[in-house]
Amino acid sequence: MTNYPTNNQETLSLRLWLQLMKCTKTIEAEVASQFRRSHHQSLTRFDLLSQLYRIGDDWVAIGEIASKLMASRGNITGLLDRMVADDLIERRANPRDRRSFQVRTTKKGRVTFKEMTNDHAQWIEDALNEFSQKDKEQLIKLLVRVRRAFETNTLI
Amino acid sequence: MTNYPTNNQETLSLRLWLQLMKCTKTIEAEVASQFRRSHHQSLTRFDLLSQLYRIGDDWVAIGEIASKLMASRGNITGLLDRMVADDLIERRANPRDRRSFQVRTTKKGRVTFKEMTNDHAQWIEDALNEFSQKDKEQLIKLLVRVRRAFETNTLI
DNA sequence: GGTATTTGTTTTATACATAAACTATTTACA
DNA sequence: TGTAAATAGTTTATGTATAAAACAAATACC
Repeated sequence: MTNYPTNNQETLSLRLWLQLMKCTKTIEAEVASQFRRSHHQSLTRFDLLSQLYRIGDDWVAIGEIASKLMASRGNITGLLDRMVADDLIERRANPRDRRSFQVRTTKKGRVTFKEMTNDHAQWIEDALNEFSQKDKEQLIKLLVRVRRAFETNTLI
Repeated sequence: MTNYPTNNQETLSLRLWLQLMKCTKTIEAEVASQFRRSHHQSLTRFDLLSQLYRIGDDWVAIGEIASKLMASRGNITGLLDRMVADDLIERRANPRDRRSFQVRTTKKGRVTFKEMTNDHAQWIEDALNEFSQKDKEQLIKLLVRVRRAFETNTLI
């Protein structure tokens, strides 16, 4: 986690970015550790299952998953291999394109995902219940703006 | 990146957390990619150099670095090995405790860090300059509150 | 129809992360 | 003082990430 020295030269923008990262990493570390403890699964695997659920548990191409998770194809290959070995994911050749493969969740994958989802939602709810609806809404609005500002700014 | 399905059951807290993560990952991916391109260094290495700078470029024990970076000791061992090989870091036995080793930045490490720091600050400044001081201050305040809420809540 | 290009995936090499087992030393204390 | 416990760091096994090269199949185009 970046913990860049706080000195007088440090701009407000930089402080904002450092706090953003610090905040996310703190929560992420907690959630990841809970997933490891309670389900022996990583946050990455949860993300992958979330994407498949979002798609509707239909067959999906590897490349589509990679772009949705903003990860490289090579990375996804290895991740899927391990999840297939754990019977969370099943895999087949694309019947229409012999270059391509497809995956979807198994029954065990769906059950695991559902359990992880419930726990996850509960942890977050418990931790953030002290915030008013207004605060949360405002924070969400600001975060979306920050992200958009960054996306448009850096993709020139 | 978690991209959990947006449906009606999704609480405001959960949406907040997902936006937080999405926002951080977007910026982080951009910064990491810039560091790779411009300096052939990772974000992790930048974090480590930041910690050493903060300490004042004095000799520091490995364990102290691990705890400051919130990383495992084993992880830091490997990271330092590679940075020593690249002449960014130097290493010596602790003269007072024969179990212990110490590291500090080399001249090359200090120069590299300074360059990375300047670029980093500039990227963030450019991306976030559209925000008013008031917005930034408010966002920082909320982020600190969220992090504290999470820390106290989950460490029970 | 045959060649060139694009597309989808895997492989390879490397970096970074954890947990758990291990070695060597220091410290606590009976 | 001698031994048990704690501490510092490394090693090992494994998971997750990237970029770049390799490969096979599909598609474009002459």
